[in-house]
Amino acid sequence: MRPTAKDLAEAAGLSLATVDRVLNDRPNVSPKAVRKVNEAIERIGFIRNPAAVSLARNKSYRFRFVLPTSGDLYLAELLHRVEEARLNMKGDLVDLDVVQIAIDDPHRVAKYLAAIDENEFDGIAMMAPESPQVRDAIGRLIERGVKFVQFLSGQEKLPTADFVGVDNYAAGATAAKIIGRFVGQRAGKVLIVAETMQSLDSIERRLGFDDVVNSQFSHLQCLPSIETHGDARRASQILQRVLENNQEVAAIYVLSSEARIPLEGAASFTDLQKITVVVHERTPFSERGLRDGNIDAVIAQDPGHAVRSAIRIMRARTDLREPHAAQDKIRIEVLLKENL
Amino acid sequence: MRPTAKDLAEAAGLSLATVDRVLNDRPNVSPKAVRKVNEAIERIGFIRNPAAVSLARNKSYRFRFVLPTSGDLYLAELLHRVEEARLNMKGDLVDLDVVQIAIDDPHRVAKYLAAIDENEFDGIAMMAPESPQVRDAIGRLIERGVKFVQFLSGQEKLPTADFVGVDNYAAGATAAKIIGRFVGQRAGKVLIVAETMQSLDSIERRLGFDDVVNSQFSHLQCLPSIETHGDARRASQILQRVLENNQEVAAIYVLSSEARIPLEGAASFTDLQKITVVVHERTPFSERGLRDGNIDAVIAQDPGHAVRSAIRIMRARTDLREPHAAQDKIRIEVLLKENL
DNA sequence: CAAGAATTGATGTGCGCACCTCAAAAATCG
DNA sequence: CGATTTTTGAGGTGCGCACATCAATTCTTG
Repeated sequence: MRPTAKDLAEAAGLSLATVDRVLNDRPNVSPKAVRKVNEAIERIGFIRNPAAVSLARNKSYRFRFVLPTSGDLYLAELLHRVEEARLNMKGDLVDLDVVQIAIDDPHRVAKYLAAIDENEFDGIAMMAPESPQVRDAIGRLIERGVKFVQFLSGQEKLPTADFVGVDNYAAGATAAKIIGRFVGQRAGKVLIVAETMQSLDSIERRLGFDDVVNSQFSHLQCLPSIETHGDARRASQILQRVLENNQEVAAIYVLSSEARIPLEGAASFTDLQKITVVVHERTPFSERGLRDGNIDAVIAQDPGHAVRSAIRIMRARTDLREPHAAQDKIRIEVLLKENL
Repeated sequence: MRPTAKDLAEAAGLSLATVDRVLNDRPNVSPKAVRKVNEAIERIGFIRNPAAVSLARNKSYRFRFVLPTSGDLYLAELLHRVEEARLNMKGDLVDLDVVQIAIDDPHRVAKYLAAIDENEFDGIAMMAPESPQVRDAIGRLIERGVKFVQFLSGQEKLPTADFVGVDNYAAGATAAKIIGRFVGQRAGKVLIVAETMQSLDSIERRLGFDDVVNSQFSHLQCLPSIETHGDARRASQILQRVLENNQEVAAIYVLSSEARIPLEGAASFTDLQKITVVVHERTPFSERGLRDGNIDAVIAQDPGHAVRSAIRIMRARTDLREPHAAQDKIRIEVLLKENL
């Protein structure tokens, strides 16, 4: 039989009450008692029964995901995964919650964070926009005891908050490697499209992309980034101009999560099948593109995994445990038609 | 507050005892009572508190992983992951266990399975070799109530057992796509090396590989599979012969999990940097190969994920629940130097 | 050394459920 | 109809722990 707290008390030569004090960091315990208990824990291999702990505490975890209001297919996918997780975790005393706010307005975001009641939530996972205001607001939220996860995006990493998501520099580098190897020896230009280059994510991806192209595929020439700002008409116009001025486009790299608008635009003026196309994130659109041959590769981070990982991290932090680094790292996936 | 079983009883207009009978499938319950309880469950949104269930049942899950004795780096990785999981799950009432047996002897494997005491284990996860004997032994084990997971390998899928691992046909196809696109337009031969072609895994990968090469990259010519049988000297000799007879080898595909022996052999007779090399599974060797440029891509399935997935499935089955398909599917990962 | 402070012990309660027993009520049957 | 059989109810116990209370013991410190 597994040793219980009672066994532990006996092994430590102390009473159950003192053992309880040590186990739960209660006040009025002598250092000597702490030592004795810890030693006994090691000796008899005591592990708290998490089921009993959970039952006795009888409190549930309250977490909130804060996502943007604007977005397209990937956002829909994310919302879907959060909802899925919500239902799955309902039984495990995890109460999930999603709100969507205009994430590109740092002022409003900061205000939103300031208004969060620390007694209402144990943890917040958020796609945080880049801004000193927001960073400070996050800092204050953390000081009020709310666990914070930077979700998929945002900020030069805060040392006090956890981050869930991929290394965007590496993601960009991976895209570049694929484009370079797929295009082959022949020279050509690479068209790079983003929703916006304002975000740190885009900048990092572009950086990783350029570094690999310059060092390994210098026969390719990267064109300046095109920004769509989520506007289909505008995107289409710009793309037309650029594609007409550059006949030798050998590849297109869409570095934002939403590839539909730029690619549907580009498809009107060029044959995507003939050029190498790499985009980010798995969505119904990018999946179809892979199957059709319009997209050659997708660089993805599994949104379901990301959501679960964020939850695990918030739960661990709430319990004052360390998260399991390995399991919670998000991989940069490379999707081809063959391994969908 | 979350509704408890007591609330449920009240809502159903029955006693706690009857509700308990329904919830736990005990005998002597009228169909009417079952209906009333289920209706009430829907109505008030009752969810059993898993912590309380676990505490009250107070039984732990006993699972065993059965792995091969022979292997190299990937096997070591697997063992490491199982051990890691063992420590991590210890707290969650999961008792793990690993044994290694000579997996290529179907007779011994069948005998081993027959000797397993169904009172000693709730679930077995095994890399099962291909054989009618073994298949029957698995079937009998399942009939005795032991949950069985086909782990990473083996058997035309049994309908009564779960499978954890990748689709090997797709994995082979993915390798072919990468090799085809990386090699480019120029014609050449593809050297294919396996530990053995006896296993279903190897056959399926080869099949997927050939299909993609034939349909999309017909300028490439696949050479007959070379089998190493884990013997370095022998592998080296065969490789030397084949490489001397075929100057135009443009790519090498190692389709077994262990790439070290064949690649170290091939490296003596050819410059791996100049040809496209694709192997399976992430190991210290294949990682180094990627960094050095000796390997261009690794097709991998995350062993840690596989282990956790197998455990989740066995646990769900033991509780008579359905596993969460999405989370437990193992992805075919494509690793490049850039996304390690 | 006495008074106060810090530490420890003994004991009880409750978390939500599984599992058991015994009696009561209801349905079935000859 | 009475005699079974089936179904329900009432109640208790325990799982391992958190948390609270109050008394008893030890340690400080002036």
